Amino acid sequence: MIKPTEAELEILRILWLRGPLSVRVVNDVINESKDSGYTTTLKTMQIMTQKGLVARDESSRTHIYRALIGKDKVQTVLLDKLMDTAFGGSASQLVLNALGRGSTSQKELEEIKALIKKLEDGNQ
Amino acid sequence: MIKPTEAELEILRILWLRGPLSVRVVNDVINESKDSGYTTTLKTMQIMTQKGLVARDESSRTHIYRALIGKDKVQTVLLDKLMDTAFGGSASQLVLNALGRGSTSQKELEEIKALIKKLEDGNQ
DNA sequence: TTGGATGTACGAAAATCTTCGTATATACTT
DNA sequence: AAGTATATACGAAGATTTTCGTACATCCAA
Repeated sequence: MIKPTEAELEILRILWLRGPLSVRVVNDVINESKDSGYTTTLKTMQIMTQKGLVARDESSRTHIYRALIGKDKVQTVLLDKLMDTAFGGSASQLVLNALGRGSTSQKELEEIKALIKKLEDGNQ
Repeated sequence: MIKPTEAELEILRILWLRGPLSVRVVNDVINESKDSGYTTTLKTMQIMTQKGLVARDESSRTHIYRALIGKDKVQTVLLDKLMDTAFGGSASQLVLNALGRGSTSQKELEEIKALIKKLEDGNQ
């Protein structure tokens, strides 16, 4: 599994959220938060096509790109890596740090508790 | 806060685990898992000194390096970044993914439950 | 006291990632 | 049909990170 770079991840996030898009639209979305030249985004998306992170429909002049790699998969890969490199492989250490900042709502805490319960039931 | 690079993080991890060390020892530890030239590690640690990630005791010929930045701080910075870039800022999504792989022991789950309880009590 | 082992300093090559300029093709508008 | 806008292709410059070669200093053992 190829780990996307920062610039690639930003583009994947846009495609995950909005579905298949042209370079123009992706670049417009990026420009809502920072300056970025059109050909910069184009080039990155061409590289992503080579790497197999996205595929494109070339049937019309304006190519339409779609993510080939799922959000869940990328999240898992990146989280695995961070867990290994910064948390000594310990999921619980990572979770404790993530929750420890107190920005998690009660509803979210309930979701997490439900998952834990499910895991515990499965362990028996 | 400076975000350490991959190579820098690997060195920080070794220093966090073992305490202040010489370049030689750090490089030996690195070489337990992968090949890496001595001067490569030396150069990285010199750069880390410039960046303020580590400090060194130069009183003897063999310099002894110690981490200047804490493990908790780096974990928080990296986790924040990953949460923003890959999880849309949602701690719970990140936590659900981390726990969802089922590699968390009962003891660790208990720790997490205890923290959640503490958070919930604080919310009232 | 001399040669080998071990240490630091440091420039620069190598690798990777990001950004951009330019060429060229196609579509739209008037 | 001409000119403008918009599209892709692609090489290469820039920026950052990693790796390494080489020079030189110091320590230690024979």
